[in-house]
Order: sequence, then C-alpha cells, then structure tokens
Amino acid sequence: MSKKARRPIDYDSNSEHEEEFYYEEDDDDDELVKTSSPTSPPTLSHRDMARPPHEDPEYQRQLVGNFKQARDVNYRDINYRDIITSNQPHLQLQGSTTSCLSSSPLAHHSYNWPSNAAITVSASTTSHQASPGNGSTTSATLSKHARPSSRPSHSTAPYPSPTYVHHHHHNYSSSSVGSAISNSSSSSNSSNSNSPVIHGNNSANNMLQQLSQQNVTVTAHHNNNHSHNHSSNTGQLPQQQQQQQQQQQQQHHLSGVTITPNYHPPQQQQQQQQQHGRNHQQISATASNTLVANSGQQAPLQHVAVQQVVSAAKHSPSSPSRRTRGENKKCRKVYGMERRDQWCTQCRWKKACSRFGD
DNA sequence: CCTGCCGGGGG
DNA sequence: CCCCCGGCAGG
Ligand SMILES: [Zn+2]
Repeated sequence: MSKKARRPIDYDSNSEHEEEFYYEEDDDDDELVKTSSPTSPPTLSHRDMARPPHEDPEYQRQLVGNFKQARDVNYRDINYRDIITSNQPHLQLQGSTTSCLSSSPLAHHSYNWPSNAAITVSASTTSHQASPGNGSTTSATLSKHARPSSRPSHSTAPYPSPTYVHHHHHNYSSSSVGSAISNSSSSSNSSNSNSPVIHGNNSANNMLQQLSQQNVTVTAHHNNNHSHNHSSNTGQLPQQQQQQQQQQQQQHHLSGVTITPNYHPPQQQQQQQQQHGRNHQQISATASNTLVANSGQQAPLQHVAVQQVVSAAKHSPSSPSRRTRGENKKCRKVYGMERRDQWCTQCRWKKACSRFGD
C-alpha cells in the first residue's frame, strides 16, 4: 500500500533481498536548474539553488558517511559527486572534503557506483565567472527543444554524465590529485527541426519501388542457372518479380556486376525482418530492394533517376522524430536491470531518460 | 547480442 | 494521470 515494491515479476534477481535498503529514493528525476523563485533577488552569493535537503550533496555525504560507519553491507554505496558543467569544456576538479559551493546554476550531481566500499567525494568547480549584470533569473527562455513529445525534463542544459568515472585511487597522504573526468559534453544543439514536410518519403519510396520494377530487367548474363534459393520473404510482389529478383541476386552473386546500393531511408514499412536463427542471409528482399545490376548499357537515365530519388529520400543523418542517441549512459546502463528501482521514472517506463538526458 | 526510446495499451 | 512493454533504430 504505502510503498509497493514495484516489479511484478522478480525478474531474475538471485539476490535474496536488496533494494529497499536506502531510506529514500530521492529521485531527482526531472527538473534541473529551472528558475528560482519568482522573486529571487539577484544575489550571487547563494550557494545552491533552492534544493531540497535530500538533494544537497553535503547532506548526502553526511548520510553516506553515517551509513558507512554503521558498517552495513555495501549493497549500494553511492558516490555522489558534484559536477558543474559550463558551456565550455572547462572543468576543474579538486578533491576536497569540505563544502562544495557552486555559483553556477548549472550545478548537478550524478550518482555513481564505486562498486567498492570506498566512497569518493569530489567537489568540482568551474572557473566560470558570473556576468556583472547577472541578477535576472533567466533560464526559462532557453528551454526549447524541438521535441514534439513533451519531455518531462524541462531543460537543455547538459546533464551530468556518469559515463565511466574510473576512480579508485587511494589517496592516502597528500598526494597529487590525479583525477580526470572524461567529460566530453559537447552541447551539439542541432536544431534540425525541419518543417513538417517529411512525408515526401513515402512517395519517394513508392517511386523507388516502381522504378525498381522497371529497372529490374537486367541484362541477363549468360550464366548457369543454379536454382537453389529458399527465400521466405513476404510474398507481396508478383511471382514474376520474385523470380526476377532472384535472378538478379544470382547474377550479382556469380558475376561481379555493378550494383547500386539503393539504401532506402529508415521507413517503417509493413514488414518485419526478424530472424530467429543466426542466419545472416544477404537476402533482405523487400519490394523496394533495388539492385541495378547491369553492365552499363541499359538506360542510364533510370540510373540517374533512381539515384536522385534515393538522394532525396535519404534525408540528413538526423532522422526526424527520432532523437539521436545521447552520449552519456542512461539509468539503465548505469544501474543495470537488477537495480531497476533506481532508474529514473522515465527510464523505468522506457521513455527518454530524465536524469541523464542529453 | 545491448541500449535507448517512441508509441500504444491497461488501470 | 501512472505504469508497463512491444518493437525498432542504432551501435
Ligand atoms: Zn533515466
């Protein structure tokens, strides 16, 4: 009732009982820097934004320390670290055990799993001076990702990246700090939000199909007919076509013909290509699978046409309506399936991650 | 294989 | 709304 242990099925967790050991979940989840209070004075000596206590790194540290003192199992040692990522790849890190105050509203922290009992707390500061006339709490003006889907995370700021933070060096005495963060946060904000005119694809594809049909008549090379193909494709096209296709393939298999890799755009056709076995057949067989194989003597015009079409259909690498994969690992990878409860809500629902969004 | 996420479905 | 999962794109 109060806190149902999500997870209808216990998945495959052999571990008898883990989870539910952390007093709280403190799912920072979405929300990031967002604007401060509406009437927040232009103070710049404030340490952090109005962050809930459980989000305060210091606070956390304390707790963690206690935890450790209590000598409990290391089921989940949390490694809290504060990372401030400014727009520039400027990043200074200095290990210290004291307060970590930040003057940048872009302060975040990410959680890590040291795997060992060694808790590492590092405070990092960026040499990012504030603007003289800072004051105004701007922020709400830059949240504008061309994402039709209303993502819970309202912010474009670079998220912390838990991407591999190898840190297990015992800093016994005062030794030189040798921490390095592989932080390659390149805020590539490619706002390629084209106009909602991307349906041309379909027609293009169609055209392609037709073209292929016509073009499918390849100059038959005198070759031996080696009938031996077991194709279980979707019988959608006329037999003739199939036959021809097969012929084609044979040709292209037997003789070194020039084939034009007609790469059709990632369009969800009405077909599946799920293969159960591990057969890596080269035959993908689709209606739009065009292989123009000829010795170069048959209608070059069509060739061109096809190419053009393909070109047109092959929109820029950034496919529309499909967000490019982020750079940093998401909850799933960071915590793993076993720790699914630690994922951010979005991740749990297989939605765009809100904690380590990119 | 695996990861990340859209779209769709159930409560 | 909250929650989950099929399926797919992209390594
Ligand atoms: Zn997440």
